[in-house]
Amino acid sequence: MVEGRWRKRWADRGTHQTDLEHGERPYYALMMFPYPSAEGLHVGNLFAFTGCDIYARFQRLQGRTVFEPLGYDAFGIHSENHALKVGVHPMELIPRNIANFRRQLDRAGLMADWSRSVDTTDPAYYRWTQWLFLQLYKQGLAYKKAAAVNWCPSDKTVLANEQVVDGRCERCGAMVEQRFLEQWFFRISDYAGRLLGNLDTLDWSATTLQAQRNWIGRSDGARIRFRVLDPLTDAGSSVVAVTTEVRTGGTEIEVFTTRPDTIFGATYLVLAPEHPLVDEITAPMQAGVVADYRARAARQDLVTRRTNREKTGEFTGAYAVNPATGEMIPVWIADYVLMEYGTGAIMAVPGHDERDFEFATKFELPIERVVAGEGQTARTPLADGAYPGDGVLVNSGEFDGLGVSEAIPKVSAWLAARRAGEPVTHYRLHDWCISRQRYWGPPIPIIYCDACGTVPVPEDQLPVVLPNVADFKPDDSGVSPLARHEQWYRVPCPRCGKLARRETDVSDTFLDSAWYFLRYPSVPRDDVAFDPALTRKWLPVTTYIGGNEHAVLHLLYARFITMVLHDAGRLDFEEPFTRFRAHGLIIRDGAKMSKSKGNVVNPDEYIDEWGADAFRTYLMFLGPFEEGGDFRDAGISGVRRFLDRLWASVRDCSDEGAADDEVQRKLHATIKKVGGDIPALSYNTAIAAMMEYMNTLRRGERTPHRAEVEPLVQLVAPFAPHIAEELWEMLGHRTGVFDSRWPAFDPSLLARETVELVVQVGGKTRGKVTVPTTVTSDEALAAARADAGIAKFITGEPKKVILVPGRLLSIVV
RNA sequence: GCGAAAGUGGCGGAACUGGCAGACGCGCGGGACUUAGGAUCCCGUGCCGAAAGGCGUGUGGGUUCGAGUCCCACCUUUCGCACCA
Repeated sequence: MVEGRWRKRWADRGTHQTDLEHGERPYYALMMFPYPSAEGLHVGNLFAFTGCDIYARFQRLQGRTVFEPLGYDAFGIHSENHALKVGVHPMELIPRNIANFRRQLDRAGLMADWSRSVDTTDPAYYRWTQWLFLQLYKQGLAYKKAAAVNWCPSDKTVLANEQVVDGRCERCGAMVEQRFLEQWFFRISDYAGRLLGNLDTLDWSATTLQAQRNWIGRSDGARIRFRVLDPLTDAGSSVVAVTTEVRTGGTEIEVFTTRPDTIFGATYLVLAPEHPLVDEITAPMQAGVVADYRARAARQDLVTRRTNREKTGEFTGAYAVNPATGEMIPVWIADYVLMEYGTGAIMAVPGHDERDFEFATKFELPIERVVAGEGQTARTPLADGAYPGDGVLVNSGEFDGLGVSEAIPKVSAWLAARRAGEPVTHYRLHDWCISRQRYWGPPIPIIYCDACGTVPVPEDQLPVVLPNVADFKPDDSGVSPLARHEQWYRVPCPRCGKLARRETDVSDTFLDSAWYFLRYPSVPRDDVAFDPALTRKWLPVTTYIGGNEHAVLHLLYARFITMVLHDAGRLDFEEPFTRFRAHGLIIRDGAKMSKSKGNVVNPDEYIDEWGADAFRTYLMFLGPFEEGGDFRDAGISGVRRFLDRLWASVRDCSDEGAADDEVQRKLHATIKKVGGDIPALSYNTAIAAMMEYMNTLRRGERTPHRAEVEPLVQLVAPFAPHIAEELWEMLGHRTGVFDSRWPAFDPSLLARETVELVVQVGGKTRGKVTVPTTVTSDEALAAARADAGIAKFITGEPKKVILVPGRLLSIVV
């Protein structure tokens, strides 16, 4: 009853609508917006939102103007598949889901400003998503190329890597194929260095930073060129060049390695099957097997290829020259070398790389030792595996005896001087493929004209509206379902006016979510994506809270888009999220929640039974916010009891006389504790501290004084906002509790004259003594001796006495 | 394989820079109030022991007056990435 009343008042009074233009000390509290699934709000969502909301409400109590927006990430394959399954069009389904989400979110007592919400499927939103694409296109950061995708021949659709299980489609079980399709990419790899470097400046969860670093995957090493032998001019010799200068000209194979120091042990080269030089170098007698191998590799799906560890390959019949030893070494192709990384070719050093060792063993290629670890020499055999560890160089000419880390730059420099290579840094990060051969997404705003080529849709013609078509099922054409709707894709070329054709692919959902935080403050505006003045005032986001499942892709894409807009002069910052905290996962009775286990928590039921305040507070109490916790029904009662006791304390409190000194001391300690715990997201201990205070307050069924309970209502307010408002009003306040100021704690109240010291004798706790705060160790020792229970353990004169002021006295006997 | 985090009562979890291990809550035991209690309130609750006392933070060592916390070596679990040269 109380919760319903306050929700209505908040709505009527516009309590949660932020005055973005005039508000002082802006605080932008952002939470990752949800995908509005048909199942409704998940407790995991609510856990995250509540955590963010508490932080935001706390900031409001600190006097800041807080903006807490929330929206819906409603495009994407997930919605589309669900729509196909239940046979309802997404344009019908999504508004329904959103309405249900909104109903559930409203009950949760969030401080969300619904006047500035976003829905990524609204043309008023995706118009600007398309605009964003055009900005990247204009800056040369969007380009088209053929790329491999997983293709399910039975479902006739492109699959994400996660949808491929054991080489088969996870839904129908058909063998997945690799197909090459023309797709749009963003040049995020150009930004790899900055995306990595800036991480050092961000106040983010350590795990998230680590995940980003791993994903970007910087490797420092060298590019090295190997000249391919010409069968005519180089015929008949096994050692072709001596080490003064490397012959140039002719075909060269370029490899990337992080271990240039091991070049003397490079006994063969391997190219990825797709490597463009394969045809050119393959000897006629090997052409058949090489072509077969390449065809087989091409048919393999991407996931199998990445996980299949059985080494396969073929000899091309070609040889190249090792620029360090001058020896001729064979060139192979094998699918354990990936075209997407480095140069798509490697120098194999089987002595010091496990994969190369495995391959060399299988195909009987030479294995040389060029690094000797501890207890090893140049002649220690490499019988049972590669030695990838540290050591000194051996069998490496003039570099013998150098340590590995010392040798790396020296060998690189030596190779560079001989024009055989140069130091280089590679990143694992690939360009971002944003094309989706699907229906449920924003159409990519490009038009193909026979006369003018690729033409971007003029900005004043945005949005390119996604048509409402009944037939949106993917087919096996390899293009989006939109390609079947001629009346939609046939348009005049914006440049020459001749009949042209729209791009029929839609963009990745991650693009929708890569900029939504820029949109929120500017929401009603339909003339710009984001208002410059509001953006300057409110961004970057002060605190962003979300799940670590987005630690890599979403956060990286959002950072990239922000950098691009910064470089285009549209933003004055290049990092969107100053502070990011990843929340934990909620499990249920020790197990992950899942529909099949039937242990999914439906927030509605719990809110019905216990109230939103108790539910919120319980979610925050069950474990550290950044770690998550185990949801158990039994636990809610304790939190509910606490709120009931708070209610009773306010109802029964008296104005007569004065507050109790001891209770007052505890109150101020609690104010300090809670005020420190909330910014640290240590919500569980903040709640524990308030409960502890409640125990003090009510001990022995005493009647609390008004001054003892009033500040507690404020401390509880971020967690249980409805009841706090009600109690605040019961205490006689005419304005809301969130317009009050967080209580200040008085340090002088925490100072004490006497203190209890723990006394240890010989390292064991033997008792306690109460002494003045200013006690010296001699005085404390005397006090300990005066205590019979302690004194009996002090045999003879102590060797040493250690006093830790305010805490303990350690007597060494 | 690489990277990261974590192992504490019957359970969820506390413990700042080394300083009373087990806060707070659940559960359990006892009591009060009650026709009743699965409501409410109070008290108790790591293990062994009658007590004195002893033992206790995954395992084994170490540093220290003192270790859940620091160091070394293991074991286990969870998460991320994964043939990335």
